[in-house]
Amino acid sequence: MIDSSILMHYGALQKIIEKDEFIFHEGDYAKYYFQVIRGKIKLFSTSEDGKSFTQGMFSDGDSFGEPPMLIRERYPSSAQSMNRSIIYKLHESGFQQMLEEHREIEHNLLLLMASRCYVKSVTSRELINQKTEHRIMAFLIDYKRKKGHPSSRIHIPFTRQEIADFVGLRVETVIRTLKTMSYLKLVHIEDRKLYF
Amino acid sequence: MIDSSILMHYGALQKIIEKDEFIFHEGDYAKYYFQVIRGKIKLFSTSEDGKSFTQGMFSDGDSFGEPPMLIRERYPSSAQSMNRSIIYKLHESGFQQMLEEHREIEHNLLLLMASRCYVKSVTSRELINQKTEHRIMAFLIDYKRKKGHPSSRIHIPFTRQEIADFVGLRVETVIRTLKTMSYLKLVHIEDRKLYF
DNA sequence: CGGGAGATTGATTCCAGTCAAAGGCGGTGG
DNA sequence: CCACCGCCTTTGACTGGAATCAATCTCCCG
Repeated sequence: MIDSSILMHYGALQKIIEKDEFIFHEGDYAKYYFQVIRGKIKLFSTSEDGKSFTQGMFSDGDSFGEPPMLIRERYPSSAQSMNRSIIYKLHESGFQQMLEEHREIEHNLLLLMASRCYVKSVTSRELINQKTEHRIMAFLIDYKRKKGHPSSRIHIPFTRQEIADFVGLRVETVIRTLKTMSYLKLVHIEDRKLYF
Repeated sequence: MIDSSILMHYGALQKIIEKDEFIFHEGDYAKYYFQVIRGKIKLFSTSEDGKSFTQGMFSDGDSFGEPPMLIRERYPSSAQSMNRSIIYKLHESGFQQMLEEHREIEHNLLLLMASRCYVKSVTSRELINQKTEHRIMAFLIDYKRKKGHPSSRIHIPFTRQEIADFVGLRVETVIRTLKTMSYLKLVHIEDRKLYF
């Protein structure tokens, strides 16, 4: 997360994004740095036949969509707001200048990009090789880790459809697999709510 | 690619890697920066049931395995040499010092990490959503682009098994799909050799 | 010429996708 | 307070396509 006063100094604007509003679309050229102040943004790719694959979710303090901006490419995914959100929006040129004048920001960004790469490597390994149950498990473990509740049982605040889009399966498959997993005591389901 | 004299200055060593030799294994802590001088290195992850997924191939001038090193994590994949290769090996500490003293290297590394992220986003979109034929097509297009022969027909120097490991399919499926694709004139097969 | 690696083929299985239909919950407005 | 609606969840039956398994085949190489 980049300090807000610095962002403002280089020309960042605050922007309110309504629920379901798009911030950019797959195929657009990446021209801005975005950082969430408050809210929740989903990044997802869509295939020809209309199926969507969630590339990531970003909340307070997270930035998103940097890679294409850094290499002046088009977005491989769209960004949509899950609820009313507020974000900083900083144009590429201001961003570049900021990098030059703040070495520590550039270094942090490097670490961030490295960790994104790392996560994506792990993710694609899971997605390709593993059986259905493991994919879902990987998603749950990931979520829990990110939330910082390493051990205790927590509620998973996603619909089955959202989970499906994340792991690249159909809703029905997710439902059936989760049911099996709850028999096996791998997860807990109560009142249709999922705990892990 | 980082200049060899700079690498040497920070303590990089040249190392000869025999065909099939491993440079690191999945799960090892990442302690070194590696850059290929000559040869070909394959990065791949293995799932419990022994199936392997190729994360990338690296040849002359490419570096590999940086993300886990930068964030002090374990490797999510193993690195194995496809033939007798020569590489530079530079310890993390020397690497960090080099970054501090060469701003342009850090900046290039940032761009490299961003582009790796970008490629991985695109790849995972392909892998999840698309049908078999499209996955293989994406692989071929990717290879051709990287080779810099945008238009003319080139020979694809991979075995069916290697392609399968890249796109996450079984050999037989790759063979059958390629055959269909050759009927459709999407690829050309002659003497079991594949052209695209 | 024999051996081995990769390529190919055919038969079969299995599992996620698809389609269609209910079921249940929460929220809204009358 | 209740009826209705829309969204999510669940279930069952069926389908299709990739994985699996088991043989061969072909080419290259020593």
